[in-house]
Amino acid sequence: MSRQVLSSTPELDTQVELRGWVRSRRDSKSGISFIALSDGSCFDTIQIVAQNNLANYADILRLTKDCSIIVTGKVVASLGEGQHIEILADNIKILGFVENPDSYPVSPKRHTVEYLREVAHLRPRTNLIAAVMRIRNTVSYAIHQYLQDNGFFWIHTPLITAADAEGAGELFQVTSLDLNNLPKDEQGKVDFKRDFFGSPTFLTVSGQLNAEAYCLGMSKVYTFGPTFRAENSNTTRHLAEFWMVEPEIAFANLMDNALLAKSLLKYVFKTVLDKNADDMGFFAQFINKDVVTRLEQLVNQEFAVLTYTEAIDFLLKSNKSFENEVSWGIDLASEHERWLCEELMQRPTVVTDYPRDIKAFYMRQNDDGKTVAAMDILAPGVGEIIGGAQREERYDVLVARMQEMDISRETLYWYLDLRRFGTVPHAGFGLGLERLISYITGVQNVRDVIPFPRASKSANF
RNA sequence: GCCUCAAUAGCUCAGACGGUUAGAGCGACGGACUGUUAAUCCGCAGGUCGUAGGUUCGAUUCCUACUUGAGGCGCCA
Repeated sequence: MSRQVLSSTPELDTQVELRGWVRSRRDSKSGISFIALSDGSCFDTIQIVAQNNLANYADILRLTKDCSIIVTGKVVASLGEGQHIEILADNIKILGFVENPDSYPVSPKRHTVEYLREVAHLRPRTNLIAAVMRIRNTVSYAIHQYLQDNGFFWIHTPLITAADAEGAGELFQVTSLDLNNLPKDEQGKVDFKRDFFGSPTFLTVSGQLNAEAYCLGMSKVYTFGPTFRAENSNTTRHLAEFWMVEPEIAFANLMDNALLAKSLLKYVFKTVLDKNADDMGFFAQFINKDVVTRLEQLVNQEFAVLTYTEAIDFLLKSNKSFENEVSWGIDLASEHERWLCEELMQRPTVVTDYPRDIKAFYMRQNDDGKTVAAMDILAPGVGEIIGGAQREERYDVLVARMQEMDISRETLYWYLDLRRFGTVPHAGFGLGLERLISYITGVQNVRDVIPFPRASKSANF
């Protein structure tokens, strides 16, 4: 609508109909009002010129921000400075006034993101949130496009699972039992045989294990959907419900995996720059002046790549005093990750080959006996946006590792089967959609880049 | 889960060593002016000072608890 009108430079004198919400109204006593109209389809508003010969001009003078209207009129060259065309209205139908403009929650002024979270149902009418969501749409579409163009199949892995996939993170339990009247077995414990699925079930924390099954049959697959973690994380980069992309490639090692991750990110960055230049310009003006230039650089520049062991060396030689002491074997703390990508490398940084003792059971053990073929990609200002690994494809090694880490081989028998029947080297990663969007837009809290955030103590709307 | 900070007008904040009428900006509303565009200028309205207790002659101000929000850490995407 307004995007079509604004981007296509339509013929002058074309008759158009536009529907949307009033962003602002300015009147001239000479009997003319200017309405900035938005339908959310693009950043720019379109200017409607309403003259006092309109039958309902008295009502038009009462229009305030976010009143909804349908305008019919003619595309004309603008006499003013800010735009090349405008719409000379010959009819403005008012669909809905705003009842109480003095206390309307998203009045035409700057609001904090914290406040906008409290009115999450109305924040799509702000420049900030609408721009974020247009970019979220572009990013999601670009991810699908890149993977589809490169031979990946989108696999819809289940959201309800019986197994705690990675042993990582608290799970949300799914049940249809009456919590006030739980059935008990002979030992007095809850009898999950009488639950809907006949066993305890949970919301998934990752589609990876299921994706591996399809990878080892269809070669290149990915999952893209919501995942859930019941961790009481109170930070700017955690959500209880978030979206994750998890590609999984067969006949591949860690370097193939890293290459895919980097190419995918570059494609997404380039697509956003091409498609959402106006939205990005807004973020550069109001959120972080570097967001556009850093994306442009990244499209052409290589990411930094270093091993965990090299990273530790850099940290030890940095002469910086960290709160958490650095030594080989520690899990990198946020401050370490931040220093590596923000100060040392000053760009997204791939860290590979972490100590085996701090990583998940399914990661492939390296020949040194100390490390696994894992990789994280760290983004300045956001931290880890990608975590991935080459998977352990050797049955015996995997079984031994599960034993060591006390992971149930009974519930994951099917995952082990994949190593018994035609196993192949394979690798994959998880990309946090919200963290990626946060990095692209400069919007610091992931709660502001998802339409309705779910976090601990917060599931409104 | 741990630590720190905050809560005063629709929003963002200031303020009172505890004492008559709690201030500003933005927004809203009214007016002036103008092919305007974060318009400009003038004016007006708008407050149970988060909730519950406590101390006190008196609490929005001090204390305690609670609630909510934010940031940092941990976990991770």
